[in-house]
Amino acid sequence: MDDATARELVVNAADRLFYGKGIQAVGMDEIRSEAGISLKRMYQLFPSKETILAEVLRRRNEAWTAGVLLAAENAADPREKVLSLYDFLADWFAEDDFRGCAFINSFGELGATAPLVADAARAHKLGFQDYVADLVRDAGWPATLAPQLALLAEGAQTTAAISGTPDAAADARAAAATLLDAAVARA
Amino acid sequence: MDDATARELVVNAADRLFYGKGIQAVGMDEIRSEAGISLKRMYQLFPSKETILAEVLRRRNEAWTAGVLLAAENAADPREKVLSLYDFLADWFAEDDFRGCAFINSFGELGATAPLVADAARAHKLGFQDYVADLVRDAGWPATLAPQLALLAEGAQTTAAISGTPDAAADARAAAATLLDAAVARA
DNA sequence: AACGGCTGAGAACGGTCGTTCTCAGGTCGT
DNA sequence: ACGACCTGAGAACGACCGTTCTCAGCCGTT
Repeated sequence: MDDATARELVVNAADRLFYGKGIQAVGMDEIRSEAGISLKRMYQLFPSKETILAEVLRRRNEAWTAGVLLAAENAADPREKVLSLYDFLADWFAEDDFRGCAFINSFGELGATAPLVADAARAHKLGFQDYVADLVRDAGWPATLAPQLALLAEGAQTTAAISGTPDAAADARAAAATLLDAAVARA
Repeated sequence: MDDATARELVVNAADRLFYGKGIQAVGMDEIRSEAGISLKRMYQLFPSKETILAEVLRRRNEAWTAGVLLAAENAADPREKVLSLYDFLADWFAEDDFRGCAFINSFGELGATAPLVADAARAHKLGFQDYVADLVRDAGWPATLAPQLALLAEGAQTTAAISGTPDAAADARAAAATLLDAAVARA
């Protein structure tokens, strides 16, 4: 097996385990056995647990961005494009292994002690805010709308995670539609 | 020193440490030295770390509820009462040791493995949602408004924590005002 | 004054974690 | 065929954690 696919195995296993049980609750041995490779090989590919975590977070951010863009792809107009975001959330919340936003979770667990985690979470959320801001600007709506739409998405993620139900996505979508209509009417 | 004040010392120390560095990052010895009592005494008062955590979360929920009610006390009308919530958040976010909602953080850290934490977070968030729902109902507004207002507050908490700035409170307040006005106008 | 019980301080225990080391067995070039 | 290298499997290491135990000193009662 070449290094690239072995890395893939490790990162996939770590992502599944970290997301499902928390980072500190998962030992290197558990990642090793889930990935099906030897401990030595794993330490050759990744010099530390933190390195694996960094790669997991990098890929989570990538997947999130791709998912958001894909959901917006078939939107007919800017309004639909914004609202597609909450439909994307609804689909995500309905997955049976959904356990909230990995960045929010890991920030709560390690944000205070691991700068890597804090920075990754900050960058991830900033990227999302920028995406929404671009959408709003391209549509010609007032810029103040963007952070408000982002807040709804953030709130929906934590609410869905803690409550265990996907309802928050629909609430966020309805609120976003109201905010959007109000902003357009006012303009 | 009597048991009640000793318990107070322990819970205060644990709350400060858990909130500031995460739960698993804090050892019993650190709580002991911060509280200034002996390990033996601490285990007499609380049979386990989890017991201390349960009391910390109970008091956090109490303080949150009291703060929200206090902020709403001087509101002239239902509209102001709802908006006072986001002013309360703004004050909280501006505290220099603000590190997000303790329930969201601990849920991210231990929600998957410690049912106590998951249940406490769920109960806390449910209590808040009920409070908002009562406010909305008492004012005669459509019930669908309540979860939307709650989402904004949740989103503001995680956004403020991760970004490190208190701006989210103002954004949430503005969005809440818009949602509220739209709901009233539609009624 | 003597004594049983409680205290604080911290050593000790059993377990787990991230990381490194050992070593027997296989592989590849020659 | 052979020896140098690499591999996987897991033991070993040092550190730390939550919890319990030890023990010398202090207390109030008699």
